[in-house]
Amino acid sequence: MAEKIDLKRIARELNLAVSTVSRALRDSYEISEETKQKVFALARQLNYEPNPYASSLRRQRSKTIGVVLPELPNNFFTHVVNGIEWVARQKGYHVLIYITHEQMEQEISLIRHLQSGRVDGVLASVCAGTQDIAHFRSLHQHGIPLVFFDRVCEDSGFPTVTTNDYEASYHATVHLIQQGCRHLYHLTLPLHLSITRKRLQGFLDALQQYQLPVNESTVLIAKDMDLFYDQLDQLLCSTQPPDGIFAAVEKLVLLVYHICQKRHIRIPSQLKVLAFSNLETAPLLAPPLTTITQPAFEIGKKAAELLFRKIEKKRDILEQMHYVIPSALVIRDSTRSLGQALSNQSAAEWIHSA
Amino acid sequence: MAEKIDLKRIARELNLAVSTVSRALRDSYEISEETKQKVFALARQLNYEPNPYASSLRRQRSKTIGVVLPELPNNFFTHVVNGIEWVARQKGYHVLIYITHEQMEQEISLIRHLQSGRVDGVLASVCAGTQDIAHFRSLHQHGIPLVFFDRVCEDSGFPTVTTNDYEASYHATVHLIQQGCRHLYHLTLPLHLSITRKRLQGFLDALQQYQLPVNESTVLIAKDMDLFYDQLDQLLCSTQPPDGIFAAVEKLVLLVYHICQKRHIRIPSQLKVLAFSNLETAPLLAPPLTTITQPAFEIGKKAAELLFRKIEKKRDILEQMHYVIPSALVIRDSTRSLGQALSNQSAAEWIHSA
DNA sequence: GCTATTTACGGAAACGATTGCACAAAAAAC
DNA sequence: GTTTTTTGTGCAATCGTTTCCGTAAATAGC
Repeated sequence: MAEKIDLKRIARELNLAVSTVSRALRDSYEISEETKQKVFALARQLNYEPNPYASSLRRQRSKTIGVVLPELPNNFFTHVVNGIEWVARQKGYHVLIYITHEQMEQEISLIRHLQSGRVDGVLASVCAGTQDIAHFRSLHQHGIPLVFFDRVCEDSGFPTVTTNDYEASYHATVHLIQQGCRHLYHLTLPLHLSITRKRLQGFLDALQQYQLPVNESTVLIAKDMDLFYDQLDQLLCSTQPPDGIFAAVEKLVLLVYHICQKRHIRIPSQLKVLAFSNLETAPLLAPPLTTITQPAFEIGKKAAELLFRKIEKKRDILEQMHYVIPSALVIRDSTRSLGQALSNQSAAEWIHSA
Repeated sequence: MAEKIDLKRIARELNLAVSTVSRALRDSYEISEETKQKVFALARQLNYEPNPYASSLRRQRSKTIGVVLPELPNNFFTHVVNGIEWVARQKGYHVLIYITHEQMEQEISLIRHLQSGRVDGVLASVCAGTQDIAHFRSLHQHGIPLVFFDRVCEDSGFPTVTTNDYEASYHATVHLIQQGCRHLYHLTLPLHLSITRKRLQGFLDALQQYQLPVNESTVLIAKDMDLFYDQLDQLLCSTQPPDGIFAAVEKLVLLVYHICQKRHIRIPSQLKVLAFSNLETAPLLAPPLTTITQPAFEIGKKAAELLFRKIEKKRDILEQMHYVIPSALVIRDSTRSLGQALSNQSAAEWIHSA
């Protein structure tokens, strides 16, 4: 175990005071060029790394941000975290990651803990169940900036970075209708989340616009996954099956594909499907899946940039508080109508040998 | 901005010494039950959270671990991180995440920084280019435990958690051969990595076992992705195209699928394909992809557990240092031979309309 | 050449929690 | 009832950096 290398050690070695060494390393104007050089040289030679905890304690800032999200193995969130990490690296910040696994108690205790000063700011995407936001308020009262992304708390006064959920949803639904769908279903998560509500609203408004019927079974809300699978299975095998499905989140559309594969339901001839999704394999699926692709990396990047602005100069109330980065509707075979020529790129409908 | 809540504040309020409050909160046996209760009550009421930096400074441990990995948007690594976070949470540890983006300089400077004491231990999966491991040695000399996972440095003396790369690779190759492949190619990343070497070796040994020819073009190494795409495109369109492809990493097999889709090359009739991959959509691809599925979550979990053992009692040299968690070969349509009945689950070959 | 200012550095007090030691008061021992 | 032990608490040093002040020497001002 190598001997500890701290400022005291460097100071002793060079016959300087600790304070002088500290200043030299921070390149203070008060220190002569000559001394600085000596200090730099020795610090480098000894491989000196300042103790971040001492520094954070003294300066009351940690050069660390916290990222709180509901799940990690998810193509959207991983790209968001990638964007966040990218910005944080540029800024010399560290990134603590916390996964709530959609459990609100975890979210609450986490956020409560983060008011300790461990982080200089927080980026969060809330649990599907989160309704009360007292814990976020508390964080704010402790002077720790917070930016929501994707799953935001609206009207909470915190800055948000989202995609254009409503519009994207509306246009995607119109696309489904234009492809001939008349019996549309909407698969989504609990409607506490603003994104699920907005996506649903876009969907419903499109239906209304085209005077398509809506009844209480049009919207299927996934609470328990296993249960939802069975429910979906029944729906797709019923005597009045849907001819179009809109999945508000990625993992729900995969269930649809699994069931269709198992039940030999043909996409898109029997059923057209699209989803909010960042699956990189969307074009390679059977059949290629039409997606509303969210700008995940950019959302992460923008959210982090916003957070750093808040961290660096606490007072910019006048800034635009709600950023919206548009998604792209990428049309692939899963929503092509029969009459329509199949795309060159993804050429065939999925034909079953049954 | 709420007034700061620290031990001093609680002490003052209760007419106690700071040290007493500190001990009470840590439930020390030296403090009377009565005092403890009073302290607990007030701490809860004031929403007290101890300053982690003060605590870390004093106790010389941070309750934080660092995770260093080459990329995040990757189904393998996200599940690993999930496993790590899961264990860390149980242990009350925090997780700092660092992405090297396959850049060795980043890895080096990162690891160098981490010897500052910011973390109590490090979990790492190295860059494709990493050969010199001086930075990891340096970390070790500073008394910070390190565990490698997946992309490990062999013979470095550090504990490792991997999958059975060689055997899995060997058996998968045998499977390809048994399905009738005779012109096999191996797609991989630079061979500095132990995993790429082992996977290649398993592949080559299987070929040798079955007396299939190997020449210098049998192994394609991806350095630059765009370049590699073109190279692969040429290979697949050549007059002597392969009839079997083994991709050592997930992202390379996706290139194969893209090219086959574009060039109307039929899988599996013209070309059989398999890969090390944790794609959740593997069964839904066109056609469903045969994968060697790594136990990603378990690898993360085991690596974290190992690290915590090292952190908690520094001296357990006698422990098993190299854990191997086996992968599973999941056979799907992308490697079925023509004569063979197609599976019920994923029933059809991908038929092009060209 | 004497004061006024700058330059370059040292001393010491923070930051907030932990912990070794000291020490009253209470309990136990004899 | 005195001595010893136990119990409960306070004091102060400590972790390693940062930063407010203070100050000697060097330079400038006139």
